[in-house]
Amino acid sequence: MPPNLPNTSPTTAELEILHLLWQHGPDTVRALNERQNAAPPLGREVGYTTTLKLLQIMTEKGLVARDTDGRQHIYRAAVAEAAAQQQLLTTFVDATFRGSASQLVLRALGSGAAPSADELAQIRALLDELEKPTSPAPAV
Amino acid sequence: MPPNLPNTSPTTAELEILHLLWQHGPDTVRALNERQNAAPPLGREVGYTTTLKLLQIMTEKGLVARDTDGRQHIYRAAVAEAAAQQQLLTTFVDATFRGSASQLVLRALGSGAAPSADELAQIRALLDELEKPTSPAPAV
DNA sequence: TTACATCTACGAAATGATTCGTAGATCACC
DNA sequence: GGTGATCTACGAATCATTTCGTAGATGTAA
Repeated sequence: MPPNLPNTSPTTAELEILHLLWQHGPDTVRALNERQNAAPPLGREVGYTTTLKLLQIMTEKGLVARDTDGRQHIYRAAVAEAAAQQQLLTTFVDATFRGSASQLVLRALGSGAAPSADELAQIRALLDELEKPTSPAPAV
Repeated sequence: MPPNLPNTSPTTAELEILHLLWQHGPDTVRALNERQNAAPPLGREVGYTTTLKLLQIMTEKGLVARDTDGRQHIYRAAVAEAAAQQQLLTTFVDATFRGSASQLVLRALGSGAAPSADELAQIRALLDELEKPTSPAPAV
């Protein structure tokens, strides 16, 4: 076994950019940086080269890929949103809930933002699927 | 507004110790360190002073408290498990699921370890509560 | 009492994440 | 052609996390 694979999971700052790519599709560094500053989760202001550097790091990690358009690069997500979330979730559940996904679900539903009726229906539908042992779980 | 409150959330390494305290109650540094090494999540070995240092840091953060028994200290958790998990969960949902707890729930149920029948029943019961808007959500 | 084990405190190294400054290339426009 | 704006690349400062070494105090046992 190779001693230590470098970690390729997105960090918090990287996730912020990935969300923009997942939502709006491929974009330039400039546009991504402006989008970060336009709707800051909490009053932050991010320098242009900060966004650029993160995109370069994510390229090395394989989280994003880029095409060259003249002088500038067009970045796009190279990992699916669901897959990235899944991996982060597993790590988080292990560390915080000792691996118990159902404990996490109870905690998530039990307080904070109440899910809408629509969302509750989705969750119930998924529970129904889970209780039919022969049918495969549907993609979410 | 004070410029920057120091972050008091437990880190991953701190959580590992907190779980031991939550599960088995107050204990000495030595016992905690041995417990860490006895059932390592993944083959790691942690030095005694590492465990000690973390407990000292957690004491400053208010995550644990200690009583003195002769020469040694007896540490105990100073935060409730549910409260700590809740706070970590909120941060995680914000970063990874853009604040959508229901998306997290769907992802958590949709793959990985399938919850047991018991756990599914618990989740259903909680969903029932959530759809009765007048009744308060029960503690989990 | 001397030697040894064990305890806490603390400094600091190693690593990873985040941020930005600066350099050098290239483009647009006068 | 020259000037200024904009682009990428890259080094480096800063901060948090994790880990451990060492020092000094205190207990134990011969």
